[in-house]
Amino acid sequence: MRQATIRDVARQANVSVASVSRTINGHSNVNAATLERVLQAVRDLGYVPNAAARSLSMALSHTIGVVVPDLHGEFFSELIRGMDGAARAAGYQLLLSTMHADVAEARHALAAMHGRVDGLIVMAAQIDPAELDAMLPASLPVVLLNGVGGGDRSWFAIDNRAGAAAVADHFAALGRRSILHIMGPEANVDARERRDGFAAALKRSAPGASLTVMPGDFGEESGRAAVADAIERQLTFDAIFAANDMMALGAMQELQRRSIDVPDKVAVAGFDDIPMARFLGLTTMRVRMDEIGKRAVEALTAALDEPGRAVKQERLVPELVVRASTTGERQ
Amino acid sequence: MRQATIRDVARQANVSVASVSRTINGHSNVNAATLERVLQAVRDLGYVPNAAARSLSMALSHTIGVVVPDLHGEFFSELIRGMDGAARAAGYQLLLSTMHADVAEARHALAAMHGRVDGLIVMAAQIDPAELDAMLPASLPVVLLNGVGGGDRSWFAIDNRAGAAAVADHFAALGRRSILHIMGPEANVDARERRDGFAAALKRSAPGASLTVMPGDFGEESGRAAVADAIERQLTFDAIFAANDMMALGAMQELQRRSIDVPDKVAVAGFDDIPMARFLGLTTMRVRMDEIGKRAVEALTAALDEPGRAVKQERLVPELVVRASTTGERQ
DNA sequence: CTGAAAGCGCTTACAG
DNA sequence: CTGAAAGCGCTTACAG
Repeated sequence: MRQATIRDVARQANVSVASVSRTINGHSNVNAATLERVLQAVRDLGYVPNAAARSLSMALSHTIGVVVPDLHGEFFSELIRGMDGAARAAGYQLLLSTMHADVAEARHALAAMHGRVDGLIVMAAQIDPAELDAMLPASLPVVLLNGVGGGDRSWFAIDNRAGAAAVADHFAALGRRSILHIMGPEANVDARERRDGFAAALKRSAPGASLTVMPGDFGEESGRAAVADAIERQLTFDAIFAANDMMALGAMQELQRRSIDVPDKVAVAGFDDIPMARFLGLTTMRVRMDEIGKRAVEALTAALDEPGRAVKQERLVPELVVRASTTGERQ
Repeated sequence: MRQATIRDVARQANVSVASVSRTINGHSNVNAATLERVLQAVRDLGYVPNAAARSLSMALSHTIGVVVPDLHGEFFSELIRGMDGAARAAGYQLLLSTMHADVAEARHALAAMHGRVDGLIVMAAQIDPAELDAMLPASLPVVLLNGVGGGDRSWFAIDNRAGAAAVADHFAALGRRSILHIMGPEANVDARERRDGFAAALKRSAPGASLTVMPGDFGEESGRAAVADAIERQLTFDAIFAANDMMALGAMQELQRRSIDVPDKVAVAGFDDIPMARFLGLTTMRVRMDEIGKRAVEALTAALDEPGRAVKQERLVPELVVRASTTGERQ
């Protein structure tokens, strides 16, 4: 069944398409009788305006392009949920595209958005910042997410350093002095910031404490392996800070397997606050991805409504959530 | 900076816009020299075709509208990931819209898609099937997800009955005879199907076994409460099947708190296979939301490429994953 | 308040 | 192989 067009409505209501358009868009300059006839015709025909035509004509799509890496689990849905809420509130839709490592594909994904989005939210994972900057359309406002320090673009990110510092302070307050840090992939900017922020803060809040960095890959198994490795190498440690929760949980499992008491012998903390962390009593830093998504959309729609508005750059500080893995207290 | 249009490219290359269009779209009927000049102009101007204009002209958007309820956690990302992969493979983009309980809002979300999508994938949660059917645009191919048995539309869903039956058979094989089922919300079709499928299968595979159904709401707390309640009421039971993992985990916690051994005294099984299930050794039914998303997109793109193709309706059978909560064996 | 007409940026018969 | 022209479905000055 062919969808009715504005022309069909005009014919049915015996008015011009201009009047139909005015009615549909709630313009004031339309006589009551005309308005009623048009509305009736719209109902009769089940007319729905064609969004592509409207976009083309108005050069406005009321759509935000979202380009994100192939995120796993909670993060992704939280981020999208946050964006969706803010977008809905501002009257925007989300055009979603996941960006893989492939640069050509990423370029294509961005190109495919031209004309159908008013602005872009991009979370670049494996793309080089300079390269990314070059492929971002100059004609569209862009908000960047995480890890990109782009000079004159708006961005929102997790404050990894502040988060890691909170863990360091927490360990120091607990009197822990021999710390193991299980790091994420060296290539990952979050991983680097967490390590550096942790090391710097530890130096301040627990002068003289020892810190050993073990490699990891954000996977549970690598957390387990790091603990096994440290014990193998006869390192002594009374606390572990893993760069994310999955590795922290892996580490906890390995400690339990070896009957090493958590937190009496070794306190453990992670980063992210995935649902399992609460369940298993893991102390961690709560990262609000939904909040990041929300802020990004709000900044973008604000820029869209009022071009030439100031660039907004912000690091959201995660919140320390203390659980049994560091204090022994079950909630 | 104003984006270059096809007109700018034509002028720059000294050809007609028709030739530019042909070149861009890889048509064969364009002379080598012309092609080269056009390509050069495209590069010089950084030209990217306007998707809205193309959509309007071709009445084709290469975009799939996705309307889903405000899903939580893993499910959402898995579903989207599955869709995204299949969409990307078929050369489609995803326009995402979450659908809340509000019918007017849902209608608006659907209307906003007209003209910018070639087809729709809809997962209706709280919308009445008949009502939904009425608001779905007749002009667009639609694939429904979960819980909607729409006669002549394509749909994909979880085979809840088969999944629940697998749990019943598993319990029967373990020799359990006094079963507690913690049900999801009565209003939820998944919850009803799981209960009914479980009851029916249990009658077959463990004739004479007792079954008590306890109310729940899919939340962890209600799983805990159901166990407390059952004990309070002095029910005896040697197995619990919760309609989802969260309730199963709540139930397990309550059992542990009361020092009731799992699985020796009471075996526990859930449904979904959320990440925590593996971590905590919960036997469950693995539901592949990514697979459902993938199938839905594939069915839709197939219908788009070849209109008039047969309606596809399929229930994906979840897979029984046996873990320590029923067998006691740690992997 | 209303309509005829131009225009948004493309694609595609149609003629040559 | 190429270009002029019509058309996709809207919106919006412009005149009246």
